[in-house]
Amino acid sequence: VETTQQTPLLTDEEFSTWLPLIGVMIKLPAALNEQLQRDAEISHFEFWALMGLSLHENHSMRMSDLAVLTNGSLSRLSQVISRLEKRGWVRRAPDPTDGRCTLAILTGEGWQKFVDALPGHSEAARRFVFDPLTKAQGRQLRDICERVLHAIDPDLTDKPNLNPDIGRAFQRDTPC
Amino acid sequence: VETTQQTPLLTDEEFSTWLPLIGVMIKLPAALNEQLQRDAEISHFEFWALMGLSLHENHSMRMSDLAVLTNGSLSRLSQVISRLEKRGWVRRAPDPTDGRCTLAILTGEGWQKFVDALPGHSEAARRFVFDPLTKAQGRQLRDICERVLHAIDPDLTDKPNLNPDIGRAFQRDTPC
DNA sequence: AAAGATTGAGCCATCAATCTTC
DNA sequence: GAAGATTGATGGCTCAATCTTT
Repeated sequence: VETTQQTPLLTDEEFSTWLPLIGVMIKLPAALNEQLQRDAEISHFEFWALMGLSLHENHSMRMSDLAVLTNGSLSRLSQVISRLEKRGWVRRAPDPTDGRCTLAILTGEGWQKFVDALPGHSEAARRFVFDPLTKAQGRQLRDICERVLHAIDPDLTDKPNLNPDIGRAFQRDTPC
Repeated sequence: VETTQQTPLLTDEEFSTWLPLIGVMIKLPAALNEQLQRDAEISHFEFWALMGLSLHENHSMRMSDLAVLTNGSLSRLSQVISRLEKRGWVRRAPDPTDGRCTLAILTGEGWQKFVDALPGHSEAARRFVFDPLTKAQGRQLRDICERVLHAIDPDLTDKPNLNPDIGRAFQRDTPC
Protein backbone atom coordinates (compact mmCIF):
# COMPACT_ATOMS: atom_id res chain seq x y z
CA VAL A 1 0.00 0.00 0.00
CA GLU A 2 1.38 3.37 -1.01
CA THR A 3 1.29 6.19 1.48
CA THR A 4 -1.45 7.93 -0.43
CA GLN A 5 -3.69 8.91 2.44
CA GLN A 6 -4.48 12.56 2.90
CA THR A 7 -5.45 12.68 6.55
CA PRO A 8 -3.58 10.26 8.74
CA LEU A 9 -5.70 8.27 11.15
CA LEU A 10 -4.27 7.77 14.62
CA THR A 11 -0.63 7.21 15.45
CA ASP A 12 0.42 4.24 17.56
CA GLU A 13 0.90 6.54 20.49
CA GLU A 14 -2.49 8.13 20.08
CA PHE A 15 -4.21 4.82 19.73
CA SER A 16 -2.53 3.47 22.84
CA THR A 17 -4.15 6.40 24.64
CA TRP A 18 -7.50 6.02 22.93
CA LEU A 19 -8.19 2.53 24.28
CA PRO A 20 -7.88 3.36 27.99
CA LEU A 21 -9.58 6.71 27.46
CA ILE A 22 -12.67 5.02 26.08
CA GLY A 23 -12.49 2.58 28.98
CA VAL A 24 -12.53 5.42 31.48
CA MET A 25 -15.36 7.15 29.66
CA ILE A 26 -17.49 4.05 30.01
CA LYS A 27 -16.37 2.63 33.33
CA LEU A 28 -15.97 5.72 35.51
CA PRO A 29 -19.57 6.91 35.11
CA ALA A 30 -20.73 3.36 35.73
CA ALA A 31 -18.63 3.12 38.89
CA LEU A 32 -19.89 6.47 40.21
CA ASN A 33 -23.46 5.50 39.46
CA GLU A 34 -23.03 2.24 41.24
CA GLN A 35 -21.56 3.88 44.34
CA LEU A 36 -24.41 6.36 44.58
CA GLN A 37 -27.06 3.78 43.80
CA ARG A 38 -25.72 1.46 46.45
CA ASP A 39 -25.01 3.98 49.21
CA ALA A 40 -27.73 6.54 48.60
CA GLU A 41 -30.16 5.00 46.12
CA ILE A 42 -29.80 7.86 43.67
CA SER A 43 -28.24 8.12 40.23
CA HIS A 44 -25.23 10.25 39.39
CA PHE A 45 -27.53 12.57 37.48
CA GLU A 46 -29.83 12.92 40.46
CA PHE A 47 -26.87 13.63 42.72
CA TRP A 48 -25.76 16.48 40.50
CA ALA A 49 -29.26 17.89 40.43
CA LEU A 50 -29.38 17.86 44.24
CA MET A 51 -25.89 19.32 44.38
CA GLY A 52 -26.72 22.11 41.98
CA LEU A 53 -29.72 23.11 44.04
CA SER A 54 -27.88 22.68 47.34
CA LEU A 55 -25.16 25.08 46.39
CA HIS A 56 -27.18 27.93 45.00
CA GLU A 57 -28.96 30.78 46.73
CA ASN A 58 -32.25 29.76 48.30
CA HIS A 59 -31.52 26.17 47.31
CA SER A 60 -33.24 26.77 44.01
CA MET A 61 -32.43 27.06 40.33
CA ARG A 62 -34.27 27.54 37.09
CA MET A 63 -34.80 24.29 35.28
CA SER A 64 -32.89 25.46 32.22
CA ASP A 65 -29.86 26.52 34.28
CA LEU A 66 -29.89 23.25 36.17
CA ALA A 67 -30.03 21.38 32.88
CA VAL A 68 -26.79 23.05 31.79
CA LEU A 69 -25.14 22.27 35.10
CA THR A 70 -26.08 18.61 34.94
CA ASN A 71 -24.96 18.28 31.31
CA GLY A 72 -28.41 17.03 30.39
CA SER A 73 -31.36 17.98 28.25
CA LEU A 74 -34.22 19.97 29.68
CA SER A 75 -36.58 17.16 28.84
CA ARG A 76 -34.53 14.64 30.78
CA LEU A 77 -34.17 16.98 33.72
CA SER A 78 -37.90 17.61 33.83
CA GLN A 79 -38.61 13.92 34.25
CA VAL A 80 -35.86 13.44 36.79
CA ILE A 81 -37.14 16.38 38.84
CA SER A 82 -40.59 14.81 38.75
CA ARG A 83 -39.14 11.68 40.28
CA LEU A 84 -37.27 13.66 42.93
CA GLU A 85 -40.52 15.51 43.65
CA LYS A 86 -42.29 12.22 44.26
CA ARG A 87 -39.56 11.27 46.70
CA GLY A 88 -40.10 14.56 48.52
CA TRP A 89 -36.69 16.08 47.88
CA VAL A 90 -37.62 18.82 45.44
CA ARG A 91 -40.64 20.97 44.74
CA ARG A 92 -41.47 23.23 41.81
CA ALA A 93 -42.63 26.81 41.76
CA PRO A 94 -43.04 29.34 38.96
CA ASP A 95 -40.30 31.96 38.79
CA PRO A 96 -41.87 35.21 40.07
CA THR A 97 -39.65 37.27 37.78
CA ASP A 98 -40.50 35.35 34.59
CA GLY A 99 -43.63 33.26 34.30
CA ARG A 100 -42.11 31.06 31.62
CA CYS A 101 -39.47 29.71 33.96
CA THR A 102 -39.86 27.02 36.59
CA LEU A 103 -37.81 27.01 39.74
CA ALA A 104 -36.74 23.67 41.16
CA ILE A 105 -36.49 24.12 44.93
CA LEU A 106 -34.79 21.78 47.36
CA THR A 107 -36.84 20.67 50.37
CA GLY A 108 -35.35 20.11 53.80
CA GLU A 109 -35.33 16.38 53.17
CA GLY A 110 -33.62 16.94 49.83
CA TRP A 111 -30.94 19.02 51.48
CA GLN A 112 -30.42 16.30 54.05
CA LYS A 113 -30.20 13.71 51.30
CA PHE A 114 -27.41 15.64 49.61
CA VAL A 115 -25.52 16.16 52.86
CA ASP A 116 -25.76 12.45 53.61
CA ALA A 117 -24.64 11.38 50.15
CA LEU A 118 -21.75 13.81 49.79
CA PRO A 119 -19.05 12.15 51.92
CA GLY A 120 -19.43 8.76 50.30
CA HIS A 121 -19.37 10.22 46.84
CA SER A 122 -16.36 12.38 47.58
CA GLU A 123 -14.62 9.32 48.87
CA ALA A 124 -15.37 7.56 45.60
CA ALA A 125 -14.00 10.51 43.63
CA ARG A 126 -10.78 10.27 45.57
CA ARG A 127 -10.57 6.50 45.35
CA PHE A 128 -11.17 6.27 41.61
CA VAL A 129 -9.38 9.39 40.43
CA PHE A 130 -7.30 11.46 42.81
CA ASP A 131 -5.65 8.84 44.97
CA PRO A 132 -4.18 6.86 42.07
CA LEU A 133 -2.81 10.05 40.45
CA THR A 134 0.12 12.19 41.42
CA LYS A 135 -0.58 15.79 42.36
CA ALA A 136 0.91 16.88 39.05
CA GLN A 137 -1.31 14.49 37.15
CA GLY A 138 -4.36 15.80 38.93
CA ARG A 139 -3.47 19.29 37.76
CA GLN A 140 -2.72 18.03 34.26
CA LEU A 141 -6.08 16.29 34.18
CA ARG A 142 -7.89 19.53 34.79
CA ASP A 143 -6.14 21.26 31.92
CA ILE A 144 -6.67 18.28 29.65
CA CYS A 145 -10.38 18.11 30.39
CA GLU A 146 -10.86 21.82 29.85
CA ARG A 147 -9.13 21.63 26.48
CA VAL A 148 -11.22 18.67 25.41
CA LEU A 149 -14.42 20.37 26.51
CA HIS A 150 -13.48 23.45 24.57
CA ALA A 151 -12.83 21.33 21.48
CA ILE A 152 -16.22 19.67 21.80
CA ASP A 153 -18.18 22.84 22.46
CA PRO A 154 -16.30 26.15 22.22
CA ASP A 155 -19.38 28.10 23.29
CA LEU A 156 -19.43 26.59 26.74
CA THR A 157 -15.94 27.83 27.51
CA ASP A 158 -17.37 30.46 29.78
CA LYS A 159 -18.06 28.03 32.57
CA PRO A 160 -21.51 27.64 34.12
CA ASN A 161 -22.19 30.49 36.50
CA LEU A 162 -21.86 28.47 39.65
CA ASN A 163 -22.06 29.84 43.12
CA PRO A 164 -18.41 30.09 44.18
CA ASP A 165 -19.29 28.18 47.32
CA ILE A 166 -19.97 25.10 45.25
CA GLY A 167 -16.44 23.84 45.52
CA ARG A 168 -16.15 24.51 49.20
CA ALA A 169 -19.00 22.15 49.90
CA PHE A 170 -16.66 19.29 49.30
CA GLN A 171 -14.46 20.33 52.17
CA ARG A 172 -16.89 20.75 55.01
CA ASP A 173 -19.01 18.71 57.31
CA THR A 174 -21.97 20.95 56.69
CA PRO A 175 -21.51 22.20 53.17
CA CYS A 176 -23.29 25.52 53.46
CA VAL B 1 -17.59 24.89 62.33
CA GLU B 2 -14.77 23.06 64.04
CA THR B 3 -12.44 20.99 61.92
CA THR B 4 -13.82 17.77 63.29
CA GLN B 5 -14.16 15.77 60.10
CA GLN B 6 -12.37 12.45 59.83
CA THR B 7 -12.06 11.99 56.10
CA PRO B 8 -11.68 15.21 54.17
CA LEU B 9 -13.91 15.56 51.14
CA LEU B 10 -12.31 17.16 48.10
CA THR B 11 -9.81 19.98 48.12
CA ASP B 12 -10.40 23.10 46.07
CA GLU B 13 -7.87 21.89 43.56
CA GLU B 14 -9.47 18.48 43.28
CA PHE B 15 -12.92 19.92 42.92
CA SER B 16 -11.76 22.27 40.18
CA THR B 17 -10.66 19.16 38.33
CA TRP B 18 -13.79 17.20 39.13
CA LEU B 19 -16.18 19.57 37.35
CA PRO B 20 -14.54 19.45 33.91
CA LEU B 21 -13.81 15.75 34.31
CA ILE B 22 -17.49 14.99 34.75
CA GLY B 23 -18.18 17.24 31.80
CA VAL B 24 -15.83 15.23 29.60
CA MET B 25 -17.25 11.95 30.85
CA ILE B 26 -20.71 13.04 29.73
CA LYS B 27 -19.99 15.12 26.65
CA LEU B 28 -17.22 13.17 24.92
CA PRO B 29 -19.23 9.95 24.54
CA ALA B 30 -22.18 12.02 23.34
CA ALA B 31 -20.01 13.80 20.78
CA LEU B 32 -18.51 10.55 19.51
CA ASN B 33 -21.93 8.97 19.28
CA GLU B 34 -23.25 11.92 17.36
CA GLN B 35 -20.38 11.86 14.87
CA LEU B 36 -20.85 8.16 14.16
CA GLN B 37 -24.62 8.41 14.06
CA ARG B 38 -24.47 11.29 11.61
CA ASP B 39 -21.69 10.01 9.35
CA ALA B 40 -22.23 6.26 9.49
CA GLU B 41 -25.60 5.69 11.17
CA ILE B 42 -24.10 3.51 13.88
CA SER B 43 -23.61 4.01 17.60
CA HIS B 44 -20.26 4.18 19.32
CA PHE B 45 -20.94 0.79 20.84
CA GLU B 46 -21.71 -0.69 17.42
CA PHE B 47 -18.52 0.84 16.01
CA TRP B 48 -16.45 -0.84 18.69
CA ALA B 49 -18.14 -4.14 18.03
CA LEU B 50 -17.34 -3.88 14.32
CA MET B 51 -13.81 -2.78 15.16
CA GLY B 52 -13.23 -5.66 17.53
CA LEU B 53 -14.31 -8.16 14.91
CA SER B 54 -12.44 -6.37 12.11
CA LEU B 55 -9.14 -6.58 13.90
CA HIS B 56 -9.17 -10.17 15.01
CA GLU B 57 -8.26 -13.32 13.17
CA ASN B 58 -10.93 -14.49 10.78
CA HIS B 59 -12.91 -11.38 11.58
CA SER B 60 -14.61 -13.20 14.43
CA MET B 61 -14.70 -13.23 18.20
CA ARG B 62 -16.53 -15.04 20.96
CA MET B 63 -19.44 -13.03 22.29
CA SER B 64 -18.00 -12.95 25.79
CA ASP B 65 -14.61 -11.69 24.62
CA LEU B 66 -16.23 -9.04 22.49
CA ALA B 67 -18.32 -7.97 25.47
CA VAL B 68 -15.13 -7.29 27.44
CA LEU B 69 -13.60 -5.36 24.57
CA THR B 70 -16.67 -3.16 24.17
CA ASN B 71 -16.93 -2.51 27.92
CA GLY B 72 -20.49 -3.82 27.88
CA SER B 73 -22.58 -6.59 29.34
CA LEU B 74 -23.07 -9.83 27.47
CA SER B 75 -26.78 -9.20 27.47
CA ARG B 76 -26.41 -5.83 25.83
CA LEU B 77 -23.95 -7.15 23.30
CA SER B 78 -26.26 -9.98 22.36
CA GLN B 79 -29.02 -7.57 21.47
CA VAL B 80 -26.69 -5.23 19.60
CA ILE B 81 -25.28 -8.13 17.58
CA SER B 82 -28.84 -9.12 16.70
CA ARG B 83 -29.39 -5.67 15.27
CA LEU B 84 -26.11 -5.78 13.34
CA GLU B 85 -27.16 -9.18 12.05
CA LYS B 86 -30.40 -7.71 10.73
CA ARG B 87 -28.40 -5.05 8.93
CA GLY B 88 -26.28 -7.76 7.34
CA TRP B 89 -22.96 -6.84 8.90
CA VAL B 90 -22.50 -9.75 11.31
CA ARG B 91 -23.54 -13.37 11.47
CA ARG B 92 -23.41 -15.88 14.30
CA ALA B 93 -22.02 -19.37 14.42
CA PRO B 94 -21.40 -21.83 17.25
CA ASP B 95 -17.77 -22.13 18.31
CA PRO B 96 -16.57 -25.52 17.01
CA THR B 97 -14.17 -25.90 19.94
CA ASP B 98 -16.77 -25.22 22.66
CA GLY B 99 -20.46 -25.62 22.00
CA ARG B 100 -21.39 -23.18 24.75
CA CYS B 101 -19.74 -20.28 22.98
CA THR B 102 -21.10 -18.25 20.09
CA LEU B 103 -18.84 -16.65 17.52
CA ALA B 104 -19.81 -13.30 16.09
CA ILE B 105 -18.44 -13.14 12.55
CA LEU B 106 -18.10 -10.07 10.38
CA THR B 107 -19.57 -10.26 6.88
CA GLY B 108 -18.00 -8.60 3.85
CA GLU B 109 -20.49 -5.75 4.14
CA GLY B 110 -19.69 -5.38 7.83
CA TRP B 111 -16.01 -5.14 7.06
CA GLN B 112 -16.71 -2.50 4.44
CA LYS B 113 -18.84 -0.61 6.92
CA PHE B 114 -15.98 -0.47 9.41
CA VAL B 115 -13.48 0.62 6.76
CA ASP B 116 -15.81 3.38 5.64
CA ALA B 117 -16.52 4.62 9.16
CA LEU B 118 -12.94 4.55 10.42
CA PRO B 119 -11.48 7.72 8.85
CA GLY B 120 -14.29 9.96 10.04
CA HIS B 121 -14.15 8.56 13.52
CA SER B 122 -10.38 8.86 13.72
CA GLU B 123 -10.72 12.45 12.63
CA ALA B 124 -13.18 13.02 15.46
CA ALA B 125 -10.79 11.45 17.94
CA ARG B 126 -8.09 13.84 16.84
CA ARG B 127 -10.35 16.84 16.76
CA PHE B 128 -11.85 16.31 20.21
CA VAL B 129 -8.85 14.93 22.05
CA PHE B 130 -5.45 14.86 20.44
CA ASP B 131 -5.35 18.11 18.50
CA PRO B 132 -6.21 20.30 21.50
CA LEU B 133 -3.59 18.56 23.67
CA THR B 134 0.17 18.84 23.63
CA LYS B 135 2.15 15.71 22.87
CA ALA B 136 3.13 15.51 26.52
CA GLN B 137 -0.47 15.79 27.63
CA GLY B 138 -1.46 13.01 25.27
CA ARG B 139 1.12 10.80 26.92
CA GLN B 140 0.03 11.93 30.38
CA LEU B 141 -3.57 11.15 29.50
CA ARG B 142 -2.70 7.57 28.75
CA ASP B 143 -1.00 7.06 32.09
CA ILE B 144 -3.82 8.84 33.91
CA CYS B 145 -6.50 6.69 32.29
CA GLU B 146 -4.64 3.50 33.02
CA ARG B 147 -4.29 4.43 36.67
CA VAL B 148 -7.98 5.30 36.93
CA LEU B 149 -8.99 2.07 35.24
CA HIS B 150 -6.82 0.11 37.63
CA ALA B 151 -8.43 1.89 40.59
CA ILE B 152 -11.92 1.07 39.31
CA ASP B 153 -11.20 -2.55 38.48
CA PRO B 154 -7.78 -3.95 39.46
CA ASP B 155 -8.57 -7.30 37.85
CA LEU B 156 -8.70 -5.82 34.37
CA THR B 157 -5.15 -4.55 34.61
CA ASP B 158 -4.00 -7.27 32.29
CA LYS B 159 -5.40 -5.59 29.21
CA PRO B 160 -7.78 -7.37 26.84
CA ASN B 161 -5.88 -9.75 24.63
CA LEU B 162 -6.17 -7.73 21.45
CA ASN B 163 -4.62 -8.59 18.20
CA PRO B 164 -1.50 -6.40 18.06
CA ASP B 165 -2.63 -5.21 14.64
CA ILE B 166 -5.58 -3.46 16.19
CA GLY B 167 -3.68 -0.24 16.69
CA ARG B 168 -2.15 -0.25 13.26
CA ALA B 169 -5.58 -0.17 11.68
CA PHE B 170 -5.84 3.47 12.60
CA GLN B 171 -2.86 4.33 10.44
CA ARG B 172 -3.75 2.75 7.16
CA ASP B 173 -6.06 3.21 4.25
CA THR B 174 -6.98 -0.42 4.31
CA PRO B 175 -6.70 -1.45 7.92
CA CYS B 176 -5.79 -5.11 7.45
C1' DA C 1 -22.91 -27.19 39.03
C1' DA C 2 -20.79 -23.64 36.27
C1' DA C 3 -20.07 -20.98 32.06
C1' DG C 4 -21.87 -18.90 27.82
C1' DA C 5 -25.60 -16.98 25.73
C1' DT C 6 -30.32 -15.51 24.90
C1' DT C 7 -34.88 -13.69 25.97
C1' DG C 8 -38.53 -10.80 28.09
C1' DA C 9 -39.97 -7.29 31.36
C1' DG C 10 -39.33 -2.90 33.27
C1' DC C 11 -37.00 1.39 33.43
C1' DC C 12 -34.90 5.33 31.53
C1' DA C 13 -33.30 8.53 27.86
C1' DT C 14 -34.29 10.74 23.42
C1' DC C 15 -37.10 13.03 20.23
C1' DA C 16 -41.04 15.38 18.48
C1' DA C 17 -45.18 17.67 19.56
C1' DT C 18 -47.58 20.70 22.59
C1' DC C 19 -48.59 24.37 25.88
C1' DT C 20 -47.76 28.73 28.30
C1' DT C 21 -45.64 33.07 28.91
C1' DC C 22 -42.89 36.83 27.23
C1' DG D 1 -42.78 34.26 17.14
C1' DA D 2 -39.40 32.73 20.51
C1' DA D 3 -38.08 30.77 24.98
C1' DG D 4 -39.02 27.72 28.85
C1' DA D 5 -41.05 23.66 30.15
C1' DT D 6 -43.77 19.46 30.01
C1' DT D 7 -45.76 15.26 28.06
C1' DG D 8 -46.18 10.93 25.27
C1' DA D 9 -44.21 7.62 22.26
C1' DT D 10 -40.33 5.15 20.76
C1' DG D 11 -35.89 2.80 21.23
C1' DG D 12 -32.32 0.96 23.99
C1' DC D 13 -30.17 -0.64 28.43
C1' DT D 14 -30.44 -3.37 32.83
C1' DC D 15 -31.71 -7.06 35.42
C1' DA D 16 -33.52 -11.43 36.38
C1' DA D 17 -34.91 -15.77 34.64
C1' DT D 18 -34.04 -19.48 31.25
C1' DC D 19 -31.68 -22.68 28.23
C1' DT D 20 -27.70 -25.30 26.48
C1' DT D 21 -23.24 -27.26 26.77
C1' DT D 22 -19.34 -28.65 29.44
